[in-house]
Amino acid sequence: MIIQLDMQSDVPIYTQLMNQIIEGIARGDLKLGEALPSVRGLASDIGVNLHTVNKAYNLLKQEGFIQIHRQKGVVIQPDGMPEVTPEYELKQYNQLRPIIAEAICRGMTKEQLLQNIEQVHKEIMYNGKGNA
Amino acid sequence: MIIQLDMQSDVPIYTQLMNQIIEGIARGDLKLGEALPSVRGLASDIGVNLHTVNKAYNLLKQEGFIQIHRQKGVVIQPDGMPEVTPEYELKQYNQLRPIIAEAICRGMTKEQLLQNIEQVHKEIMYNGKGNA
DNA sequence: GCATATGTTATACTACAACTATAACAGATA
DNA sequence: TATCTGTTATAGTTGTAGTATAACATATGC
Repeated sequence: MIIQLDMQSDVPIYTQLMNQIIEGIARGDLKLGEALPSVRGLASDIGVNLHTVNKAYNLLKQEGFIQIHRQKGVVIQPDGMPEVTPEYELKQYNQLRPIIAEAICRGMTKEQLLQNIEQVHKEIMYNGKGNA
Repeated sequence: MIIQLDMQSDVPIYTQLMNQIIEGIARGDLKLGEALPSVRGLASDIGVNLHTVNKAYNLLKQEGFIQIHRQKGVVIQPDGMPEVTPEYELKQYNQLRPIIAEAICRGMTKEQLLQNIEQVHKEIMYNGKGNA
């Protein structure tokens, strides 16, 4: 699992970390129960501070994607991923809305949009072997 | 055109403003060439500072959604909306990617996802009369 | 011409988020 | 006992978001 960070991006490092780990799980690159690097180890690897990694880990834990054991370290949630809850659907809705609005503004057809979604979906699912 | 702001949101006010104006254009609520309130007027209406509105307007201008005339004020770009450029497609791709990855993680099927997209699309398009 | 409304620019300030830098603590393991 | 783990505390820097005033430049209406 290789982490790619863009230090010039306006997306915070801890958010990039969260996204990459979630995508890693989605593509099956990270299996359920699999261990993640320690906060110090990962921080040192990617050249950021311990607290930046810690923040990403704690947010992922809070959302149910990982477990943090006091001394064993961090593992991908072994009991399965968080469900599609109403709260999550609302979050997704609010994320999608401005994106779709801009697409409509620019004259992108619904079919083009759906095709783009399918394309991204395929890229995530079939670069690994799909989700566990 | 009613602006709804969430002061508690972690989304910056100027971003919320941009999103709402873009969505207003998408639903046809704001027509091409239509005038927008002055920076001072809108700022006073929604109870924020002049510079916050100014920032939103200038970013919208920079992306080609509006025109700003020195004295006439601000109008929705009359010559048509910005196109679907390669840069825009890349931006959209980077926006969609983490959203879709999380959906996959949570076990949402591609069909559910596409259905949600269509739902949002429909809500935007048919609450107004669709794009001009 | 003059007042007024427009966007623009400048300055300064507060508040907060992101990130870094150290240091120390607590618990489990070799 | 030494070491590795996550955790917590403190503090500092940097940048963004937002506010508060003030002034400037230009076009419009009376």
